[in-house]
Amino acid sequence: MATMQDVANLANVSLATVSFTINNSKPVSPKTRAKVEAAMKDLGYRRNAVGSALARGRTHVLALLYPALQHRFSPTSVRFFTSAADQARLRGYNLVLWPMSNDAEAVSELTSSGLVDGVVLMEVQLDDPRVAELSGSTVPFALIGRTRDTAGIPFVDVDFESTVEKAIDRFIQLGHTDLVLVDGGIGNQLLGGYGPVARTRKVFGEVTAQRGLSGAIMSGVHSSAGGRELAKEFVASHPETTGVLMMNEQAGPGFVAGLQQAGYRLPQDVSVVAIASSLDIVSMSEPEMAVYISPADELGRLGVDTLIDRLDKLSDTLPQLLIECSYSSGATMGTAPKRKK
Amino acid sequence: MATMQDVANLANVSLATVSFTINNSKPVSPKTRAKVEAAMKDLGYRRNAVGSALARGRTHVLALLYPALQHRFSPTSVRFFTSAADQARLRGYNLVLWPMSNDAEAVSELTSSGLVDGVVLMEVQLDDPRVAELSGSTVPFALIGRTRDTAGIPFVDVDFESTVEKAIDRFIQLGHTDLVLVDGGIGNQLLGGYGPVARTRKVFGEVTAQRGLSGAIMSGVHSSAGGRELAKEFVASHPETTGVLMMNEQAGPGFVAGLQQAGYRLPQDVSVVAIASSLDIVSMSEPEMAVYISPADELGRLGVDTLIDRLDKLSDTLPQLLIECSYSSGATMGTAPKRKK
DNA sequence: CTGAAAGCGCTTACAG
DNA sequence: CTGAAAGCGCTTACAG
Repeated sequence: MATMQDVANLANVSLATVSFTINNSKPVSPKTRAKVEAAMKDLGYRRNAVGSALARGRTHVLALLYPALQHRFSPTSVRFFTSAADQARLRGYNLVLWPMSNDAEAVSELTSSGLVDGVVLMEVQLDDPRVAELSGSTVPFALIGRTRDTAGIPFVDVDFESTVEKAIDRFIQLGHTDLVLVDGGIGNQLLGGYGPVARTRKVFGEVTAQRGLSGAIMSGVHSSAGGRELAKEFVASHPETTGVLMMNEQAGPGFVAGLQQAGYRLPQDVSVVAIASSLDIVSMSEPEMAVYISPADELGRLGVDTLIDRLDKLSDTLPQLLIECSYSSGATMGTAPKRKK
Repeated sequence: MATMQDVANLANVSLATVSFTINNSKPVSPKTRAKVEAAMKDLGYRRNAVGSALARGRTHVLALLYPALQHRFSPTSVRFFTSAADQARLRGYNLVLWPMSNDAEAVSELTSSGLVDGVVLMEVQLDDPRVAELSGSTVPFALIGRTRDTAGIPFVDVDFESTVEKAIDRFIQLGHTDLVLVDGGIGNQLLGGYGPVARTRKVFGEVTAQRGLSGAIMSGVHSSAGGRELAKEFVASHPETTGVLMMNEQAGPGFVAGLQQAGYRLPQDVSVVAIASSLDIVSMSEPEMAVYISPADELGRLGVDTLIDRLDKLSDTLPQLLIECSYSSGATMGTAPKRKK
C-alpha cells in the first residue's frame, strides 16, 4: 500500500502538502493540487484510517451495541440497525453492529480502544451498567431505549406507556373486559429488567386496574415455537380472556397459529393485537394481526442523529424523545364474544 | 485516558517494559511486573487499540460485509452473523457487521483503511466485484457463499445443488409431477445474479427435465406481503401444480397464508417445502412447513475459522466447503392429489 | 531482565 | 501557498 510519503515523493512536494490537499485543510495552489492528485491516482493511494485516527482521534466509525449472542435479533431490531446505518452513512460515518453483552467492562474496553468515535446502545435495561460506565466516560453515546433514571442521558425510545394505554382503550371500545399481556420476559433482574417489558407491565397493570378490567401477564421465549407454547398455556389458564396484547414480536405468528390449532377462531373467540411489532411479522399469520407498529426507522435515524450532533458539536441540547406506535388494523381484532366459544 | 507512558512513569520503568509485561512479549521480573500491574490498576489503564494497530498492523477486528441497506436480513442471515461473531470471540477477535453494498470501491476503501484485519463476505453474487477486488489485495478474506469461478477463493456455502435434487426426489416419491420453484429473484444481473438463486434455478431446471417433470419458476419480494402476492399469482397461473419449493425465507409464511385464503388445503391440494430456511420461520405458518434447514450456524463458524486460520497462519490450505441442508418434516408435505381440488 | 530509540501513517501548529 | 518537525500511542529490533 502506498503511503502519503510515497505520494509526496512522486509529486515532489512535502508530506504536509499532500495532507492539506486531501483534507482541504489549507489552501493549495491548483498546480500543486494537480500534481498531488496525479500522484495519488498513479499509486492508487488510499488514506490509512489508523494513522489518521491516531493523529486526529477520529475513526468515523460508530458502534451499535447489540447483545446479539444473548438476544436474538427481531425483525424490528433489524430495522433499527439498517435505518441507523443508513443515516450514519448520509452524515459521513460508518455505523457497524458490534455484538456485545450488557457489560460495563466490555463497553469500556471498546470505548477506550479508540476504534470507534461513539456508541449507540440497544436492548437497554432499567439499570443498565453500560450506561453508568458511559456516563462516566468522555465517549459520546445515545440510547435507543432508556434507563430507569434518564437524567442527563440522551435517548430516543418507543412511547410504550401511551401505546399500551391506547391499545387497552381500543379493547374496551370493543367490549372486552378480560385481557392478557404476553411478553418476552423481564430479562436480567439484576439489571432492573428489560426496559420495554418493565414499562409495559407497569402501565398495563395500572390502566387495567384503573379501568376496572381483569389483566394478567404471561411470558414466553422469543420464537415461533415459544408462541405456540404460549397459546397452549393461554388456552389452559385463561379460558375467560378475550383480548390479548402480544408484545413478543417473534412469538406472535406462532401464538396465532397455536390458538387456531386449539380450535379458537380469531377474532370471534379471541382478539389479538401486536404491540411494537412490524407489518412484516403480523402478515405472516393468518388472519393478519392488528398491530401497533414500532417506529423503528424513525428511532434508528434519530438515535444516530443525536449521537452525531454531539460528535460534530452541532448541538449541546439533550434529546430525549418518545415516539408512539402507529396503529394498523388487522383481522384479529373484533368485538368481544357474548360468551366465549 | 492514561497512556502507556503514564503507567511507565508511575511504575518507574520504561515504556518498553510496560509493553513487554502487557503483551508478554519478553521476560519481565516478577517484581517489575508487580509494579507495572499496580500502576495500571491505579490509573485504570487500557491499551489504546489504535496506537497498537498502527505499530503492529493488527486491530483484531473482522468485518462481516452485508449489503444490509439493499437486502433485508433474513432470520437465517442473522444466524450466520451471530454464529460467526461467537466463533470470532472464542478465537480472540471481534467480528462486527459492516453494512456495505456489493461494491469493489467500498471494499477496497475499508480494507486499505487498516481498521479491520480481514473480511467475510455474504450475499455473494456469481460475478461479485468485491471478490475480484479482494483477490488482488493482501487482505485475508473468506466467503459465505461462492462466485461462479471459485479457483483460489476460500469459501463455505450451502450445497444447494444436492439439497434441491433431494427435495425434488422427495416430491417424486410422493407422486408429484408438476412443481414450481419460488425464489426471491436473481438480483443484480450485472453481477451475474445472486449465487443461491442462480444455482438453485439451474439445478431445478436440470433435475426436473431429467426426471421428466414439469417445472416452473416464480419470484417475489422478500417479505410476508410478497408471499401473499406470490400465492395469488400461483393460484392464477399454476392451477395444475401440486408441489412448491419455497426458497424465499421471508415470503414462506405469507405464501402459506395466501394459499389458504384462496381456499387451498395443505397438503391435500398443494404440498410446500421450504429450502434453506429455518425452523423458526416455518413454524410461524399453520400448518408448519416442512423445511430443508440451512446449516447457518455451522457455516458462520466455518467461515470465521477459515479466515482466522489464514490470519494466524495456522493453515495454508484453501478451504472450500459445501454443506447440505438437513430435512425436517412438516405438515405441508403430502402425497399428490389425484385431481387437484 | 531493562531501556533508548526508531518507526507505524498520519495531522497540525509553527515558521517562512 | 509550502515545508520541517513534533506528536498521536503503541511495538520491537538493538544494545547493554
